Amino acid sequence: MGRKPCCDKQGVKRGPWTAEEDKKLISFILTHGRCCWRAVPKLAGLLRCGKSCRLRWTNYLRPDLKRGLLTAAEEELIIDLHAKLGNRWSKIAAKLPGRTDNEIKNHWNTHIRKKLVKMGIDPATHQPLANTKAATTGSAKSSDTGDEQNLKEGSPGDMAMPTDSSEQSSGPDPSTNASDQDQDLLVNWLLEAEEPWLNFTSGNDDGLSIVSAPLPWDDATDWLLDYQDFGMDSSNLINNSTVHSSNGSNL
DNA sequence: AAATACCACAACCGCCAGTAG
DNA sequence: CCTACTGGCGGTTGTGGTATT
Repeated sequence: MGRKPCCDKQGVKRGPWTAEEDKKLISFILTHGRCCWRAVPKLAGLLRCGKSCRLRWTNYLRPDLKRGLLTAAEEELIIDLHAKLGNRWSKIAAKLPGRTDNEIKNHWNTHIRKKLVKMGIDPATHQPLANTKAATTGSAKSSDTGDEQNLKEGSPGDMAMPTDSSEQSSGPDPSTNASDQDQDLLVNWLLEAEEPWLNFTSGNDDGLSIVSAPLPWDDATDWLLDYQDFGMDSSNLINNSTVHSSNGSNL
């Protein structure tokens, strides 16, 4: 028994979102909150399927999103988390407030993976490439299973990041700030915490620092500007989105 | 200046898990 | 208990922008 498609493709617009569509979606969600996504397009007057609306909101329009490049500290954390969690991008994203799984996934595929390969590290197993080659000739090629193994057998903090790499020029080496052990404790804590609301102080290259943030998108003032461009009251936006984000489990 | 190659990221697709009826 | 439905996740693709030749 086949499942119904999430939306019939007839009369449903696809492709890049226009500012007008964004405006409609934002204003609808800020007014009504997130209800069932299937109903959103109809109620908001959009010719999109609910799934598309949800994706657009989650990955791009959410007011608590941080925009811009990932900091070196965030990148480092992603690598550590990936070593433990594998391709569970949503879990990783949950530890990086203001970042989406899609964003992290893209960044991993376009930047970090290449970087690791360049450094001689297998991005799938986080082991030196020479070792992985030998291992993969024998068996498992699945990165997921490999990561599962890592998870269970606990090869944590085994991210042998070469310290002499010139790649580090793009950012600070966090290991200069915290020992591997500290790093590991941090990751363990992050893995346990549900919503740590980390705030990676951008521009501070001393590594990651954790401060409580009254508003998760404190630094992302571009967002407010964007909303203002839509002719929306930013204070209203903050109030609404605060309410909604505290409602939603992982909005 | 034009053509081509490469890169980054937004968006889509298909599958899965949870759950209401 | 079974079925259908929804939301969410991860993989993949398409497209616009930038760099290189």
